[in-house]
Amino acid sequence: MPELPEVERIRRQLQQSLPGLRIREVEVLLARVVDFPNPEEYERVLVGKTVGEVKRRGKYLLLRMQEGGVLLFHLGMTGRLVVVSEREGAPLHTRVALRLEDGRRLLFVDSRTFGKTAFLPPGRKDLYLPIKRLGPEPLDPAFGPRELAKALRGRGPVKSQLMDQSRLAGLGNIYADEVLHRAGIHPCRPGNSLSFPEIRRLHRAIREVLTDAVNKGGSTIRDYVDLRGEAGSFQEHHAVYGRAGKPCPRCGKPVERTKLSGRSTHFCPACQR
DNA sequence: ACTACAACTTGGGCGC
DNA sequence: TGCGCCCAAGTTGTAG
Repeated sequence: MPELPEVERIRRQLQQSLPGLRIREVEVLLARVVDFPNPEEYERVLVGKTVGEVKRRGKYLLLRMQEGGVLLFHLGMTGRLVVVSEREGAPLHTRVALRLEDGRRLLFVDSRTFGKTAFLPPGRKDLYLPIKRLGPEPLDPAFGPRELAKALRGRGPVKSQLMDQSRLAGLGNIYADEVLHRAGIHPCRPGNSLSFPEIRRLHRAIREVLTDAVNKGGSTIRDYVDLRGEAGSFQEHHAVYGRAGKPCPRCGKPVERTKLSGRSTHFCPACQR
C-alpha cells in the first residue's frame, strides 16, 4: 500500500520517537523478510546499535545508526511499523521485533510478506541495488519539470512510467492515477507525447497531490495505518482512485476503470486527454 | 531496449 | 456456512 506519502508520514513519526534509543534485542520471526545479510547476522549486528536520523528514499525507510550503517525497511503492500509498550503483545503477522532500551519494541508487521528489511553496513549503501537504482525524489526542490521530462522518455504509457521507481521514486498505483487526473492527462498517453506545458502541469500536480496527501496522513484503502495505528484520510479526497462509476469531481462524468500493465487504472474520460 | 505477465503471499469480499 | 474466484498500496524476474 504504502506509497511516498504513507512512508513519509511514518518516517516523521519514527524521527520523533526513536533517535537516541539503543537496540537491546533483535528477533527475526520470519527469515525471508530479511534481505541482507542473513537473518542471524542481521540480528547479531543490530544489537547494541543506537538509532540516529530517520530518512526516506522513495518508498524505503532508512534508519541511520549512530555507530554507522543503515537499518532499512520496505513496507511492500501490507507492511506496518508499530511501537508497543513493554507489556503489550505483538500483533499477528509480526515478522521482526526490535526491543529498545526503554523497554518498548519496534515491530515490523506484514501479513502478505511483500515487505523487506535489511541492514546495510557502514559505507555500503551502494551494495543494495534497489536503492541505487531509484530515480529522483519528486518532493526534492531540485526536481523540476526538466527532470520530469527526462523521466518520461520513451513511448510507454505515462502512468507506467510514473510508477517505474527507476524513473521517479515514490509514486504507486493510487498517486499515479490521482496525479494524472489533477493534470488532466490520460494514463495511456505515451510519455514522450506530452508537450512541455503538459509536463509542467503534471509536475505541479505531482507536488500538490503528494504534499496534500502527506498532510492528510496518506491514504488508507484497507491496511495502512501510521506508527500510532491511525488511518490516513486522503482517500476521502481521491478524485478517481477507487471511484469507478462515481462522478468525476471536476466534470461530473462517471470515472472509468481499466487495466494498464496489470494494474487497475482509474481516470475521467472527459477531463483526461 | 522495450513491454507484458507471472510469481511471490495472505486475506477480504462477493456470488452461488 | 462454505467454496471458489477475483481483487489488493509493490517489486522482481522472465519471456516475447
